[in-house]
Formats: sequence, C-alpha cells, structure tokens
Amino acid sequence: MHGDFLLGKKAAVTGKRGLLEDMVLNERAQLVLNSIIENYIQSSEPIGSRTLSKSIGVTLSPATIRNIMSDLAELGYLIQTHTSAGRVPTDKAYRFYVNSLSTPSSVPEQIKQKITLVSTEQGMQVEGILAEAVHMLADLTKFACVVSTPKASVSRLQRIELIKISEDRILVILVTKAGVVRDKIIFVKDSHSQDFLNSVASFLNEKFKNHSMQEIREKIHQYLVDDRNRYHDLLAQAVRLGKKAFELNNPGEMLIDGQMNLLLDSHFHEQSSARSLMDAFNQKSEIMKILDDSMRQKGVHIFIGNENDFEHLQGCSLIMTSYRNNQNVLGSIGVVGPTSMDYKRIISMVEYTAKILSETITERSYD
Amino acid sequence: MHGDFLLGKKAAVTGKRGLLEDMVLNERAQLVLNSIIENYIQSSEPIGSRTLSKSIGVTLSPATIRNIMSDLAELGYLIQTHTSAGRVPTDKAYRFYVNSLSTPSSVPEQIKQKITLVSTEQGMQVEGILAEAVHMLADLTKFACVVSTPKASVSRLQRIELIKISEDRILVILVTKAGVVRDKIIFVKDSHSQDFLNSVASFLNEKFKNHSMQEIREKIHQYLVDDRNRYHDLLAQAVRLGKKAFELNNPGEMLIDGQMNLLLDSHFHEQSSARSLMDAFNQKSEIMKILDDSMRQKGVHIFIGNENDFEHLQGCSLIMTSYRNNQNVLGSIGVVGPTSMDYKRIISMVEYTAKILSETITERSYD
DNA sequence: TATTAGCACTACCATCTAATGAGTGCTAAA
DNA sequence: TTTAGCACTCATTAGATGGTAGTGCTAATA
Repeated sequence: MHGDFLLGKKAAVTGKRGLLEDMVLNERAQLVLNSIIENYIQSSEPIGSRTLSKSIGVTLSPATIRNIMSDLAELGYLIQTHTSAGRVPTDKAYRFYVNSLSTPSSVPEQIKQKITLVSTEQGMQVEGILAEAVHMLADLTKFACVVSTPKASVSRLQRIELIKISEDRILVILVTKAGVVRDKIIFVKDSHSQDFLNSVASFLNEKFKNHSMQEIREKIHQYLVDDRNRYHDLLAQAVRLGKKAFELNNPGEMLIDGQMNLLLDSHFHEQSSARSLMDAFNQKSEIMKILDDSMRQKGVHIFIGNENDFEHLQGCSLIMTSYRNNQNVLGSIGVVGPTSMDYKRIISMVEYTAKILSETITERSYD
Repeated sequence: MHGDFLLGKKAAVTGKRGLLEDMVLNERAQLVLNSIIENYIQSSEPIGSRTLSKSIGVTLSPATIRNIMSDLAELGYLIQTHTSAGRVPTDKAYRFYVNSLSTPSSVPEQIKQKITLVSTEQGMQVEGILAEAVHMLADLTKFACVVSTPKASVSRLQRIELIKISEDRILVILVTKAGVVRDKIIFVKDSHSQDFLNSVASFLNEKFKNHSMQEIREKIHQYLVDDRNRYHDLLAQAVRLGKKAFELNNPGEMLIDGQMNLLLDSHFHEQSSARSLMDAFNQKSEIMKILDDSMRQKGVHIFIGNENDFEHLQGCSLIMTSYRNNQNVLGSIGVVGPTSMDYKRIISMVEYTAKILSETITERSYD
C-alpha cells in the first residue's frame, strides 16, 4: 500500500514519503534492506521483524520494521516463502545490495597468505598455473570456480617450431607471447626433411612473429588466394604447412573446479536444482559466454540469478573478473555460487586472486 | 544354524547338506543369492522372500527361500538393515557374484556406436583423447570415471627438442613413443644460442632415443658422477641441460570425470558419504594407487567396497582395466560407482572403451 | 503524522499415536 | 525336505496436537 501510494503519487507530492525518494529507497529502508540481506547471507533463513529489530543498530520496533518490510516486499525486494514466514531477499535486492557496496573490502591478511601460486617454481605452463589458481579459489570460497584460458586467436606469436616425428606427421609447437605453449600434430602427404621444416619454420617465424593468430590466419589466406605459382617452392610449402599449423584447433577452453562444492552446498540440495547446475557446467558454452563478456570489461563483474538469462543458472550468482599480462587482457576468472553468497568476501577474493594470477602470468610472458 | 552345522561337520559327512558343497555354495543357494543380487541391483531395495519367490525362475515357496536366506545371512552373504526388513547383499556377495560372471556380456550394438573417439580427427594429443574417453565413459555409465595418463618414467623417448625462448629460458619438448608430447620450461643461468641448443638436442636424441625416461635419468646421473671434466664442453653442457630437461615434473597424472554423477546418485545422498567421496577424489593418491595396480595385471580388475582398504571408498566398487599401444601397457581406465552397480553392464562398457582407447592410441604411437 | 503495542491469525515444525504392511523366525504338518 | 501358518518386529505413513515464529491489522500513543 505504502509503496503503491508513493509510486503512484510520487510525481505530484514533494519530498519524502514512504520508502521512495526520487525513485530511490530512503535511508531507513536501505538500512533495513541491507540488514535483512546481510542477516540472510549469514543464516540462510527467512528474516522476521523481531529478529531484525534486535540485530539492527537503530532502535526500531518490530511493528515499524514490519511496515517497512511490507513495503519493500511490494516493491519487489523481498518475498515470503509462505504467509507466516520471514522475508527473503529477491535478486533485485541482491542487485541493490551489490551496487551499494562501495568500498571494496580488503582481503584479510591470513587469507592473502593462502592465495599464492606455487606452481611457478616448477617449469609449469600457463594452463597449469590457471588450474592451480582456479583450484585454490574453489578451495577458499567453497564454491565452483571457472577460468578461461587465453584465447588462441588473439594471442600473438612468439615462436613456431616444426618437428618431424614420422614420415607423415609433423609436430607443431606454438609459443605465444603470453607464455602459452600449444602443440599439435599435423598430417602431411609427402615427407619433408627436418632441415626443410627448419627453413619453413624460420620463414614463418620471421614473417609472423608478434602477429596475432587471427592476423596470421588471414595473411596466410591471402597468400593462398594470390596466384600461388608466383612463389617458389619453399614459400608455397611454407604457406601450405602454415595453414595447417595455425588452424584453430581449440576454440578457447575453460577450466572448472569445485563443482562438488556446489552440490554439497545446502542451497542446491534439491534434486532438480543440482541436476540443473550439473547441466550448466557440462554445457560449457553458456558459461564461456559470460566469461568472455567479463573479459571485455574492467573490474569485477557480477551476475545475479535471473540476470544471466541462462535458465540453468537460476539461483546462482557469478562473480567474474579478468586477468592479464603486461600487454593484454588474457581471460577471466570467477566464482559461481548461490545468490545468497557473501558478496563482500567473495568479491575481494576473486579480485585478489586475479591480481596474483596476473602477476604470475606476467612473469611468464615474453613481452 | 544350517550353515554352521555344515561348516563344522563338512569333512565327516559325504555329499550335499545345507548350502555348502566342498566349501562352495550349492546350486540352489547360488541361484537364490544371484537372484537376490540382481534384484537388488535393479531396485536398490531390500529383497524379501515373497518377492524373490515370484521373480525367481524355479518354484520355491517363500518359506523355503527364507531358510536359504537365513543360512546365506549366517555365512555373511546377506544382511538385514533391520529385523523385519528384506535382505541386502554384502560385499562378500558381490564378490561371489562377480566371480561367477563367466561369459563377459557383450556390449549392445547401440552402445557400441556411442563409444567412439572423435578427437582423433583433429590434431589432438594423447591427453585430449584420454579426456574424451573418460568423459564418454562417465556419460554412459552415469558414474565417476578415472584414467591414468601414461607414466612419464616408463615411456620411451622418441625425440627431444630444445627451443630458446628468451635469454634465460629454454622450452623443452619431449615426445614419447606413445605419442605423448610434454613441454616444460627450464631456466638457465647463461644464455645459449639456438644452434648450440640444436647440437645438444641432437646429441641427446642420438644417445637416448628409445630409452625410457627412467633409464635416461639414471644414465645422466652416471655421467654426472663420472669425472665430468673428461668430457668436452658440449657434452658437459648437454648433460647439465639434459638433467634439467628430464627431471620428472609430473608424477603421473590422472583425469577424473563424472564425479557429479556420484553425488547425484541416490546411494550417496547422505551428507557424510558424499563428503567422504569428495575427499577421496581430491586426495588423488589412493585412487592413483589402485589405477597403478590394475595396470600391472591383465583383464578387468574389480575392487568391491571394503576390498580396497581406503576408507573413503567404502560403499564404492571400482572396475578398472588397462589400455595400451602396440608395445606397452600405458595406463588404466575405469569406473567408480556404488557397490550395487550393474556389474555386467559396466564391466562390458569399461572393457570395450579400453579396447577402443587402445586402438586409438596405437594409431598415434611411433612404435 | 509516524510509531508502536496488542491481538487474532497462519503455517510450519516436532512430537506423538495408531494403523498398516512387508518381512522375519519358528513350529508343526505334509 | 518342503511348506503352510502364525506370532512377532519394525519401518513407514497418516492424523492429531501443541508450540512457535512470523504476519497483518487496528487502535492507542508520542
């Protein structure tokens, strides 16, 4: 009623009435809402007016709080699971809450100490480091975590190497500026000597070093379209081998860890939601899309419940941020948890982990 | 009582009495036991005498069956969850059942069609193939599946390559006979030219091709122990780099897929057993041990419940078998599921998958 | 006018009871 | 040796009950 009243007459009336001031919740309503959310994040149980009246700083009687709650419910911030139950925050409420988190809470020192990447010491590759990072984050947050591997297409060539391993097979090693090493085997009809392969490789290196894989593919395509016979044999062969070598073979991977954490989490105990989640992870493409999105933006990116229009992820929030080396944004890393997760804590952890990850990978880069 | 009686007097009395003949269950007891087990595998509910009397082929009254069941219980093949409940097979019963499975049931044609490895077509490495195999098996069985990657120490060298990527970093590529490509980066104090690295590589190739990594490490150790100064500079350097290059960096990995299947399985719905399972998978070493064991033996290897003395795996059975290329056994692959799994079906699937996997990998090998 | 106290009401929850039914073990008959 | 019959056990289910945490509304109060 209150809310309705104001939403309707708002334009006509001046100043503060009900919960809304200029379509924004007034201070007390914000206080109550935030308090409900924080309580709910802690307890995972519907919050009643009496409980809140005690836990909240200001002295407000349960009755008053009830009125406010009732209005908040009408505005879509709260719902009741049943008539005589306490209130539970909606996705809209979480969005409000997250937006109002201004000061990024810093990671406690003792957690910081846990966030370190060990694998650097051994001769581990970038993917190993990513795996370690995502594992660590999952372990710390007790939720599921994902990280996207550096996109092959945007990463730039540091070096290519061709190794003959049998008459019809050539091992291609691609080293990117970001320190990612990819190997794949290509099949050829006619046998080449290793010396010949070396010449081809050094031709390709000279021609394409520092170019992105995408560019390289385009250029090779150019060469092929051009009248091929203009080139002498080496070049023709080089281009032909290069085409195979640079063919996109992995379309951007992602690593997942800690899925089991979610299944063990009380919020997903119902059969249906658990299975739905599992489907979400198996069908990686949707999550990959979200990772891609958050790669293009600065800072931490948060998706709450219904905001990501992927039905399997209803009831989940995602907290994502990108990681990078000196030069480029390489991919993103983040957490998938229940909408009622402790945003402050998780956000800071994701941020800090991404920072450490970026530093670690930068050390490994060849830029 | 029956069982007891016969176990005691068996030696004295001739012929069949009770359930035992020469310490082996008599035919009818076997029939009943197998029938109970198969029923239980289907329904996951305690089997009562009446139910069994109907489902079993032979006509036996419930009362008779009760007697037999009672004896089987006394011999440790069955237990009751409570006084007036039906009987449930014990691990001992499953062992009996599995041992009595003589004819390996063949995989239905329609399942066979699903068991194919696609990744061969792209230039995918061995680990990619393994990942695909284990994923497929998990998907088919709806349980968790594991596969061990070819052990670096036993696999034999096809080729080593050294690539300079910066002043202090060298990329080492190891290609094994089995077709596994490993790359790692080693750090060096003083810079080497690529030409020099090529010489070192070709020295190492010549010296060590076809030797197992283990042997190579030992030989290098020999060189180092010998009076190093005897060798001229190239050799000394080669040995020093070789030592780093061949250092064991991954102690035999394993890939897991479908863990979530287990958590969704009704048999592991209790909080405690689910968490216990999760621990089992996180702490890979124990499962790795079992994989190793079954690598050394021929055929399918089955571990039932308490038989694997790893407490986290109580209530689980493991069905493992090895995969190989032309030349060597490379690793093993298998399923982890509840003790009450459908052994016939799962065994045949594991066997067939291993066969396909072996064929696929053999194509990739350089032997 | 905004806040609060009081009260009726609702729905969940834990506990208890009784009835049901599937299953056993034992005994005596076939 | 097998089976029919009977007494008994125990899990599961459905109803009934009291308690509790919460609401909404109204009237009194600051």
